[in-house]
Amino acid sequence: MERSEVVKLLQNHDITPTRQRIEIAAFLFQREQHLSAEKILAEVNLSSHRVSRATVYNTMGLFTSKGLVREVLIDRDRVFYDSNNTQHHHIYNVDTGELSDIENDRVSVAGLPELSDNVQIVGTEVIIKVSNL
Amino acid sequence: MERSEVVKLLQNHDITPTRQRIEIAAFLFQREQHLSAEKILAEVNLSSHRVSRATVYNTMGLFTSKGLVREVLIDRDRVFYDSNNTQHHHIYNVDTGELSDIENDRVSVAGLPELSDNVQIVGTEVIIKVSNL
DNA sequence: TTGGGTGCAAACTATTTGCATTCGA
DNA sequence: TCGAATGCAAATAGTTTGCACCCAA
Repeated sequence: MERSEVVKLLQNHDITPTRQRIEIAAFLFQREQHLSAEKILAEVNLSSHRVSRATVYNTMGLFTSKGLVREVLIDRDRVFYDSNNTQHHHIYNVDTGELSDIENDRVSVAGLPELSDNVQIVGTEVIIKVSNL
Repeated sequence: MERSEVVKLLQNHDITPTRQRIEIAAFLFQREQHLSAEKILAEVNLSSHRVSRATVYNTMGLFTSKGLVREVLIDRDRVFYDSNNTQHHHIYNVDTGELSDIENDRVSVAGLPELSDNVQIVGTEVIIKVSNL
């Protein structure tokens, strides 16, 4: 994704495209991946200009609330951000910590109970935990 | 659940029944609930003898590894321990933080991809996130 | 008795926050 | 210009750890 596309992506999501946000987004959307804030901080600062820790945290919080990325809460120790913003689920290897995607259209969840009148579903997450034999 | 049953439960799970572990287990299995370590620490110490913070954390880690309770990673800030040890799933209200169970036999997950030969499924977790209207 | 269990406090680490500075529009 | 964004460092909070003491078997 080139820079102008990244800028457009941010604007479409109602996010002011600052230098730091563009750099972080460009890195995230190189490919679909699962990254921690610290990893993002380290990788982004390898190339390009410097981005501070606080800005990475602020930015990832913003991206999440704007629907650009999804938080994946699987690891006790840190939040992972998923740059695959299509609907999908996860397979988590508890031995290796490896996290991979399952395309959504392969999986169906049936039999959910009726919800209370005053709530709506905002997301359905399926996590398959696997371990090595 | 009375004390002798708790002791039996621990022994069945290959856990040495110490005073602290018995107290923590007795509290957890009063009823099915979702509790943080700090909550467990506070509640257990309301009644009965004193249990230290480190022991609560150690004990919950042990109970988890022995399959007595399940960790629920939904809240960014803390781990919840689920004392419902039947297979089931969760509904999480992102507005209130309320976490409730869905009986497993109501829900079916279909269409999972083939796994690599060298892994096995150790758990399937479905989380329905809801928000207030 | 004796190795595992416990308690305390200090250490650790991901994340958040206060505030002064800088930047985008 | 000027409010929003950033950077830095300090603060926060859940969890882990080191180590001396204690207890279950």
